Amino acid sequence: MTYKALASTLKVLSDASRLEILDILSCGERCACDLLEHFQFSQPTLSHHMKTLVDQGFVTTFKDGNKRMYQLNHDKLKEINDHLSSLNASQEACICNTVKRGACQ
Amino acid sequence: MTYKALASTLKVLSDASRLEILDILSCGERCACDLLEHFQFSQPTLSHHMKTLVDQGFVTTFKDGNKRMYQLNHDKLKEINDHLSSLNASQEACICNTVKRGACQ
DNA sequence: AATTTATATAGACACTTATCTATATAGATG
DNA sequence: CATCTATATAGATAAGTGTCTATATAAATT
Repeated sequence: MTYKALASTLKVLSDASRLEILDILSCGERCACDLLEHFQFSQPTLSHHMKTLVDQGFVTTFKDGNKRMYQLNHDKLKEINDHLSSLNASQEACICNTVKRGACQ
Repeated sequence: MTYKALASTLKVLSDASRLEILDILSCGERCACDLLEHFQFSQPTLSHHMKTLVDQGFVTTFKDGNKRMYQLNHDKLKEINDHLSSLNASQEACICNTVKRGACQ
């Protein structure tokens, strides 16, 4: 996974409303209207956030009658965690090996 | 940690250049000029990114002569990982319990 | 002390984005 | 089929941000 791809994915998580949505979905699926009830923003704003979450794979969705249901994709969050962990660790083939020391002075 | 605080912290990580900087620092401390050598952007841009990383606690810094050194704060990244993990898990006292079902219909 | 090297700050700009209002679409129901 | 409910799309806007150039500061060196 490229830095750019990971950054794009993390950008989705860098919004308080979206984090709260994921937290709500962590216990089980919900319809859009129940989520909307919980927040102060408008219905189009919720729709926009859900599209973002679905597009980046954090949430899956299906229609149930005239309602739209959303489910948390636990694997995606785990995947992000794994990437951050490997970033935190000194890897065998780390990019730091390609960065020369003493460029200055 | 509030959603807003976590979101702010994740926003720092949602930039490809900053992720790459953290990856480089994961193996050990570096001076600004060595980092700058590796990237295509300008010196003020690096300075701005480093300030962001330091301000949010991802990186610690000290002066060595006329050079500025940076070190990765592994604990901070681990802390973020822990928060994302708990978000992914169905917690005992989860916010989902406060979101009513069947607001619509 | 003057100069060079390394880094920080100031200010500007293009681009993104979270939000809104207005409107369209899709499904259910009378 | 007309209407109501639930959600999506279009377009606008204000705020944030990654980048730049120009300049300031700080430490080392001559």
